[in-house]
Amino acid sequence: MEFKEAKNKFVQTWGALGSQWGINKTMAQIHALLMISNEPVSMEDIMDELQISRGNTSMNLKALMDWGIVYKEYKAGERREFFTAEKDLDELAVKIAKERSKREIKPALKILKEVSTIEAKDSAEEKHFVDQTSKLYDFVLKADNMLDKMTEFNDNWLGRLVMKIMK
Amino acid sequence: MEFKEAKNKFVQTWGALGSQWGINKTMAQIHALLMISNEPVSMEDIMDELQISRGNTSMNLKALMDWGIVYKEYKAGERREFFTAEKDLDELAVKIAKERSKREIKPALKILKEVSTIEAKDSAEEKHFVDQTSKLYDFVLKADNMLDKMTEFNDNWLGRLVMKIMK
DNA sequence: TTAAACTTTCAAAAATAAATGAAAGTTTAT
DNA sequence: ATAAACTTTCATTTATTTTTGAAAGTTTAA
Repeated sequence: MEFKEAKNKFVQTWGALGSQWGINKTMAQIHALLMISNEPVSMEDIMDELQISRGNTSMNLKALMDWGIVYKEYKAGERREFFTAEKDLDELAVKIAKERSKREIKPALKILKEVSTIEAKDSAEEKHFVDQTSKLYDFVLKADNMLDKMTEFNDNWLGRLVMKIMK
Repeated sequence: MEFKEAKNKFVQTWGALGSQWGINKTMAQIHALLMISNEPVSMEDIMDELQISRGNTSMNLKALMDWGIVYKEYKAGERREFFTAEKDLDELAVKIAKERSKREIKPALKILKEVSTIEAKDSAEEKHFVDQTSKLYDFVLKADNMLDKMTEFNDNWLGRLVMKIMK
């Protein structure tokens, strides 16, 4: 396989993976492109490489910057803006985890708490509902706290975690 | 909040959460409904409760059964089939993790291996590509193995894991 | 200040994913 | 074997999400 083919395959795969995990295809593809680029890339280049519109590129770059996994860079003597991706994978995973926790898990926990604390009266059905949603609340809270813990580890938390799990 | 309202809120929230994580809304809603039901539910009841068509219900129940998180049940003297959800949350998490690993992570790893083993020639650009995709391969492999480890823990792996992380 | 060079926004269009429902397929009791 | 009772399939429709691109907005150098 030659370089250009491999590069394309990687960008496509990363894009497809993104959509399966609730991140839009273009956003994932731009991120992929920046990840494997050894120097900052201009918006023009991204549009050209991925064959997407200016608006789409702009919106998704903004989203990636909101997630904190893509940075703007300025080159001396250049009017245009350039972009780079967070390339450290531990850092990347932590940022994605934090963002999804904030956007999705925290609001879900709020709802779970609400519904699990209704007064259960005496029907078996209602008792089961309260029991099950309470358990779910505890589970999700525990999982979310685990994500928080990851962010406290300074370096290579994944490797260290695997070590611990293996005993 | 009364029971009916809480129940509805839970089902809607679970459905929305599902779509954010690449699982279709109805599939997640059916699962939610079965999770909080203290007894097996018929297809008719699911259709009625969620206001969805027979075909949709059937397809998504099948998908849930393929994932191994919903079971068919037969009631004595009843022609109809009933359904129940896996209610043990550890078991549920393990099954979902296994399934997503099989469907998404394993194929992605295959591609990552392919593209990271191209011959890098001498350009800095190609060297960076190979370096970055190799690192990504290692990272994803490690994360996937972590999921595997979870499944080996017999009971309450999440609780134990949190204990370990906390030191 | 101005205008060139660039970026962002957002209503409309296109692409994608999900849902419908009628027809085909199964199963089971008699 | 039959028909009633039920489930599944899949071509079509509907809903949702993403993309486009022209217009509006912004920044910078002179």
